[in-house]
This record gives sequence, C-alpha cells and structure tokens, in this order.
Amino acid sequence: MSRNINHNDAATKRLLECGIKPSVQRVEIMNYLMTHFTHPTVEEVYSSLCHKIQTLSRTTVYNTLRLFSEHKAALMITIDEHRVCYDGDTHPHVHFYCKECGKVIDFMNESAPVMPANLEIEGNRVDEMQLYYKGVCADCQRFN
Amino acid sequence: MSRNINHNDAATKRLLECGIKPSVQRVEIMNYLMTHFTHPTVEEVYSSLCHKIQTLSRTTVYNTLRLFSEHKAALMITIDEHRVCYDGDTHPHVHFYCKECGKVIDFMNESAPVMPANLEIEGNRVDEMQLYYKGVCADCQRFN
DNA sequence: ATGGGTGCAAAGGATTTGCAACATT
DNA sequence: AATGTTGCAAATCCTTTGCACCCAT
Repeated sequence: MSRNINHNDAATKRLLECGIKPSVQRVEIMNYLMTHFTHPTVEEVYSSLCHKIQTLSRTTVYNTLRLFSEHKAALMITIDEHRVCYDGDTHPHVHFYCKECGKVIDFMNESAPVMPANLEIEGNRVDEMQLYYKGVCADCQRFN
Repeated sequence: MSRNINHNDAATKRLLECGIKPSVQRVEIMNYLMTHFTHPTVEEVYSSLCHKIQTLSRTTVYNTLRLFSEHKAALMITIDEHRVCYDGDTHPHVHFYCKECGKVIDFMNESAPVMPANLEIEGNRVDEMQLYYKGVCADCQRFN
C-alpha cells in the first residue's frame, strides 16, 4: 500500500507542476498514465479505474485526459483513425501504429522532432510536433 | 469542358498507376483531390461532388478514399481528433493543424521524413511516416 | 455560499455494415 | 452470367453537451 501512496505522490506532484488542481480522480488517472505505457484510450483508462473509483464516469475521463493534454501533462495521440489515445511520457519520441491490430508502440531510438521554444512558421504558432509511423507490427506479420 | 476532360485523364492515369480500377465515382473523387489542396474531409468531398454525380453516396466516398489511401494514391491524415481528412499530394511534407479552427495547412519548407524502401524497426514493418505540427494558425491568432 | 469538479443521461456526429441494385466485362 | 461497384438505411461507436449534484474552500 505504501507503493501506491508513493505513486500517487508522484502523480500529484506532476499535476501541480503542470498547473492542474489535483482531485482524487485526476491523481488516479495521472497515476495510471505514469505507470502504464500502453497508450491507453479513454475506455481503457475508464475500465481500469472504475473498480477502484466506484463512481468514476467516462465523462470525467474524457474531461481529465483532455485537460492533461491542454496542460502538456500528457500527450494526445491521434494516430489511430478510430479513437484518440494518451501517453504519459511527454518526452519527444516516435509512435508506431499497427494498421492490423491498432496497437501503438514507442520507437525510442528513432530521432523525433524536438519542439523549440516560441516556434512560429509563416505566422502560425506551433506548439506541438509529433512524428507518426504506420505499418504492420511484428506480431501481426507473424500471424498472417 | 475540355479542361475537365484533361483533369479526369490525369486522375484516371493516377488511378491506373496505383492499381485502382477507374469508375466514374473514383475518377471524380481523385480529380477533386488532385485539384483541391484543402485536405478535404469525407463530407467536403461528398458535398462538393454530389451535385455533379447525382447518385453519389457518402458510403462510396468513404470506401473510395480509404481505397486510395490503401493504394497510396492519397494520404489519410489523422491529425484532427474529430475527423479524418485526405491529401492528394503524396510527396513528403509536414502538416499543421490549427486547434482553434481545425484547418490543416501544408508546411512545404519544413523538412519532412522520407520513407526509405523496406523499412523494418524492431521487427515492425513501417510503410508510412507522417510529421504533424499543431498550434494556432495566423488567422485565429489575429481574431483572438 | 461559491466555484470548480464530477457524473448521469441524452444528444450528436462520424464511420461502418448489411444488403439489394446496378454496371461492366 | 459473374464479378466488382455503388448506394441506401440502419446500426454502431466515440465523444460532447446540458444539467444537477457535490465537494472543498
């Protein structure tokens, strides 16, 4: 149980650093993101936490994850045409999407674009860069 | 009218090069993509062409654009969390998404990743790379 | 008691599916 | 005739919205 308290401390710290007021739900969702690197969807976060927080609603998960991404406390990933997913790791790295199974994988060794401060291109203010690769993952190649 | 015939010839040629059997609908949709660089959504393609092809259905536009992207005749862009859009220009270039108005803009001068042949990373077959920038466009900054 | 946070139910919207009609070879 | 293409209607699924309740300050 002390493990859990520590995790939640880290989550709370992260929220405060990003200017987000911690609530029970927000801390648990951030804790989930900080301990699961599976690029979860709203549904996955919801169904993983709804037992722990009995009253949790999907709406709150939607609101919270959106809030996180607006405060750069998490990354919103739109690589999957069907649904959005989130990443607790906000350091620049490449995401790979498997068109067969929908899985999202981190490519840590590929060079990812690094966001410079105050970038403006042709008058447009840029504040996020993401590099997406798409293809067929190792598992899906094996089974087909 | 001869202009139109020329356009459609180019569209037909492109379809054949990509191994897609040309039909009236497919040629018109490809022609639309090859003459409009606005990153249209399914709805935009549909409502632009439904007067010209009276019987056109949204289903066909969905099917056709998906087919195009599978055959690399067009690019499916998932930068907008709410809807997919398409680009007839398949040369590597960066896409910018305005979070305010949802517009997608090409950044032709930014260096974009170029897809090498037969790329495999950690066993995963990569066959597409896209670099997305997000922020607030020049117009939306002006009005806020 | 005030303001933000939460959650339910309903609405909205994009996309897919099943199937019948149609066109083309 | 056979095969692939189209299009309608319905279904599905993700996400947002409106509103009421609740909690903490």
